[in-house]
Amino acid sequence: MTLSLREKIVAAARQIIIENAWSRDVGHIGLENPKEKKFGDWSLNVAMRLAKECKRPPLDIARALAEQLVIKLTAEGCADSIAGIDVKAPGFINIFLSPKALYDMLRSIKAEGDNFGRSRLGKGQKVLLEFVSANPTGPLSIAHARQAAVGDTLANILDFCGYAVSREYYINDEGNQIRNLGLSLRVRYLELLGHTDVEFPENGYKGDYLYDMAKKIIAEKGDAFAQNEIEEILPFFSAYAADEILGGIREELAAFGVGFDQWYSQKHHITRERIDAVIAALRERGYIYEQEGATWFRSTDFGDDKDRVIIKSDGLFTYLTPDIAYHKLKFERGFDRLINIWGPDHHGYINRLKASVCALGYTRDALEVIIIQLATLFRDGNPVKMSTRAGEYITLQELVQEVGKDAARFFFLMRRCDSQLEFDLELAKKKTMENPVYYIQYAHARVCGIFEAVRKAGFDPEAGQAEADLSILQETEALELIRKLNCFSDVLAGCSVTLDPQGITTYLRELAGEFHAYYNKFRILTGDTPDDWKVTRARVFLIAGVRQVLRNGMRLMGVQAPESM
RNA sequence: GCGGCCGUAGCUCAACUGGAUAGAGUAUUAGUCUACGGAACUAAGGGUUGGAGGUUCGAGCCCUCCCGGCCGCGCCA
Repeated sequence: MTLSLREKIVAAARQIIIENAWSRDVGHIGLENPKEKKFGDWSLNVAMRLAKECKRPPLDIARALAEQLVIKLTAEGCADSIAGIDVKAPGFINIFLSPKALYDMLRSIKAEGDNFGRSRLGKGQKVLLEFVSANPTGPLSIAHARQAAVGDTLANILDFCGYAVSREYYINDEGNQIRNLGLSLRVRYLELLGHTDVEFPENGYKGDYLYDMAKKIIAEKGDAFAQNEIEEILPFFSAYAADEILGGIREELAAFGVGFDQWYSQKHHITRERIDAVIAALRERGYIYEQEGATWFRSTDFGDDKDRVIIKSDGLFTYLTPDIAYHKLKFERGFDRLINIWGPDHHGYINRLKASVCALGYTRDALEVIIIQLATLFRDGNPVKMSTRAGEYITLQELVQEVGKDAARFFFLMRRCDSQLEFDLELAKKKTMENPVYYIQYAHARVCGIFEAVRKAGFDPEAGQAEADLSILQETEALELIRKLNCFSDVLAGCSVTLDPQGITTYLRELAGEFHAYYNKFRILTGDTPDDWKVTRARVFLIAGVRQVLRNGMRLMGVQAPESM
């Protein structure tokens, strides 16, 4: 595999630092994209970082490094890609690319097509990304919707960046909640059959969907279950409700464009034997003790606030216990890195689960938990009130029906995961420039529209472009647009490191903006002379690159890239 | 009380994980089309980054202490 220009520069800088013995361990050498044009295309800041270790002024190091960099890059045959290397106080090394380097980048977009932006950053590391994992006790909420949008997009990005990602939905189909669900369904069933003496369980589920389910059971089986003892018939109601609800969840997620590699059932995989085994493993390592009739895990040995009960005095497990077994199993299934996406109400749970991972001999960082803050829906400037307890909330399904999959997914990605976001329902539905998702889609459709016009003028924009003379693209705006296109893989790399896909939305909005501006200033379809056609061909090549990057970015987000709107 | 996240332009949010003069959108104001999609574009004003210290070549970002908002703190799940 040939190195990109960027990789060559970083490698050369590293080599120079080693040859001069400026540092024992330079660490990561970053090539930044300066905000100001006068500071070049790329900027190196290592000189300043080395100053202390070398006991030399950073500017000195920068000058020496820049000088040797020119020699080395020339030797590597990169001379025609670099227009200049500048040193600026207090020690920045600024690299200016030649137009030729930019044209090469544009050609590589065309060559790589749908794969443009891919990298090998992840080196094939096996990642298990677990997200949503909502208990099958009711429809998916807005919180789950955001988690689904972020999780799915993050998985796409990690895959694009060279990780081997597996998406998993963990089904909590056992335990108290499922029991309560069964109890609630049974009560609804009896109510509909005319029983007046039934009492609704204290922690029951009050949503109307249980009435619908009860109707279905009556239609199918009549009153066959009305006379059974609770404990005898409860497994039926619990399993029936959980299966029905899970089926609905799968459909909702599919309509939202979210799929999983595994739907991982607690009931089937986290067996009694596995749980006993994991407790035995912890006991063997000395992290288990008995107190007040319960069995405890000494999680404080690994930074938790307090120790945690894993077997209650009534002999039942706590929620944590099967979860420890589940996470051990994730490692045993061959994953190097576990990423969990949770809601903000679970952040207190992170430490104890990480403690269990440590106690089992895995590194603390092998499990990463991303907390996705809540989204609040706004309608006409007012928050939409929701109460889970009363069963009054807007579901994922309703949201998708109202604003559409594309807008919903995009809006959930627009903010950083760790800040709460305001979801403006009216804005999401607008088909104007104020709505960022339409703005971006419009840019894509516009390129397609122009290509249609070019085709009518007698030239196929999709073919015969190999001989396009890109050196015609000399306007600042055109060169800037190419620079912007080339940032795409940096943006993705950033997302994969921060585990937050937010950056891609900002980037695509900016790219679309630069394209619209370019379009307004320069005509793509110029005239009919041979010289006009040379210009047209070059500009078609440029905006084909824009279309490709928009398309790749939207595909990663799960948003449609329409040819016309 | 303890812990987590957040606090940036009137509003909604960015800022490449410590880089150079803190940027977009929106709102406001003033402009731009006989031609490829006006669902667009150009420009202006708008800031003591909640406050105070500290770390260093450099801080919106890291550390400490305050202020404000949201969330969590069970032998619940």
